[in-house]
Amino acid sequence: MTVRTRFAPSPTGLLHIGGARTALFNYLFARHHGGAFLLRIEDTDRARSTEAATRVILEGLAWLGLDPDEPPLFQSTRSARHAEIGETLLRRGLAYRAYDTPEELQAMRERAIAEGRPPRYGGRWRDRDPADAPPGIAPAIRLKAPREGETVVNDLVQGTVRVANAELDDMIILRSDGTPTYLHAVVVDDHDMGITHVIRGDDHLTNTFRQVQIYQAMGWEIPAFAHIPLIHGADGAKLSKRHGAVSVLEFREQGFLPEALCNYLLRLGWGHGDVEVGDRETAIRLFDLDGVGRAPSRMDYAKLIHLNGVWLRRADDARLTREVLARLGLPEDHPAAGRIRALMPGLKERAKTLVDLALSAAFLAHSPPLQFEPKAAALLTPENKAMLRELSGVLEATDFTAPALDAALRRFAEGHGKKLGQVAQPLRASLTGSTVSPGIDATLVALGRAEAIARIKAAAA
RNA sequence: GUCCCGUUCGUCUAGAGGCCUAGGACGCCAGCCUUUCACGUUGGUAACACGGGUUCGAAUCCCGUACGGGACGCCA
Repeated sequence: MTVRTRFAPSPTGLLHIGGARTALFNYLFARHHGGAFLLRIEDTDRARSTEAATRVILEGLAWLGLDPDEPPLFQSTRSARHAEIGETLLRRGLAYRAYDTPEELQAMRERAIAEGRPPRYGGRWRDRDPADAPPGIAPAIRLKAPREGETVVNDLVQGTVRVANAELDDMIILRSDGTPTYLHAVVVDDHDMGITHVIRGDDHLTNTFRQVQIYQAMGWEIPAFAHIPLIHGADGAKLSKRHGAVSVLEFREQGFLPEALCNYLLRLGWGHGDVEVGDRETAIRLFDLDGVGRAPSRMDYAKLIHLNGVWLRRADDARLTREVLARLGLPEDHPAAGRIRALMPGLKERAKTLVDLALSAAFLAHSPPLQFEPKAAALLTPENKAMLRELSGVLEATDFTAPALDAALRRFAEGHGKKLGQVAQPLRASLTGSTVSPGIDATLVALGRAEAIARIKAAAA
């Protein structure tokens, strides 16, 4: 059997970190087993679904490198099929028409709660003569669910979970307007798509019992289920739209690399010995459901940031140069591009995010006179300016290679009875306008002789 | 309220009855490295929710309690 998984978001909000992780786990599981990863957009709630939200999901998945193996299926295109299955169930006597109005149901629920009973539908149309049907009321179709026994879910993460059928009621599968409810549409679509493993958030676990009843009524093979625990915000509460559920695209804005976010998400709720950092290939090789924990986990930005630093340092210099130019609003052929590229090994060592990286590279694109940070300005004392003027003469005559510059600076410092830092820091200030930068020799090389000396002279004037 | 699930350092986790004096990672603290800042590196801080069992032996198995989460819609 070929494994087929799917990610099935509803385009009513945004692709947040929890959804992204669900998608990642589905993707990794499918890849690990040589199967296919599919995408289904659950847009049956036309009132709340938006095209913009669908685009955000697609874009977020693409950015994370979680492209589905087949074109996405839009659930709204399948209503005829959903209705057909509903009719089949009706014909087979496994479903029935219920003529309760939403208002009546609401009232029944409220009464049940008030009387301390669980708010379940009593099934008053279950065995009633259709001739009793009140005129003018379009019926909803309800599943005639078993009332005895229990329904069991063998969950790959949660283990065997069982519930007495008496706890469940006759769910609506087709609304009075003929459209399918979520529970019904999911089952029909998963079946038709040949989904073998349903990997989704923990919040669907109790829904699964009802879905299983539909599979059983249709005599369909039940897929394997894996309910992964939810991700909570830093305070332990469920992620929601108004509670820290930021779109993955915002992480992109904040300068995170997709590989870092995936790495972080992988480790959130999944473990494999002491493995912490791994690329996509490693993740595919190691990932399986038995490594998924059962307790919800919290989002930890500090660790994400650390991981991003790790991946930044591993990232290709040319790619990072493009990212930095884009963030600085500069064209790729900007004169500073070469300098940024040249200094990238030193720059990326010091950055945690692309935002930091762009900030630290910005000085390379400026031209003198520079803006000096207060600490940098403080280093440009009259004495240091005199020293820099003298130093610029030395640099005029030095090979612009890191080893030669390093040697020249050491010689210069020694000749003046100064420690290297006493020379390097004022020099750094004059070149960058800051007290922080990659190694001074590498910085000089990246700027090139003419630019470096122009900056020193401008700062020392 | 009813049902379902969970609980190891602050956080993410390792742990499948003796290998646990409970390991790793992030964070935090201190040292080293050093031209700044980082990186790197060395060390430190810090946890089996609680109570009962079972067993020669329990973080691991069972029961209960507490706490947390989820689900109970003609939403998805």
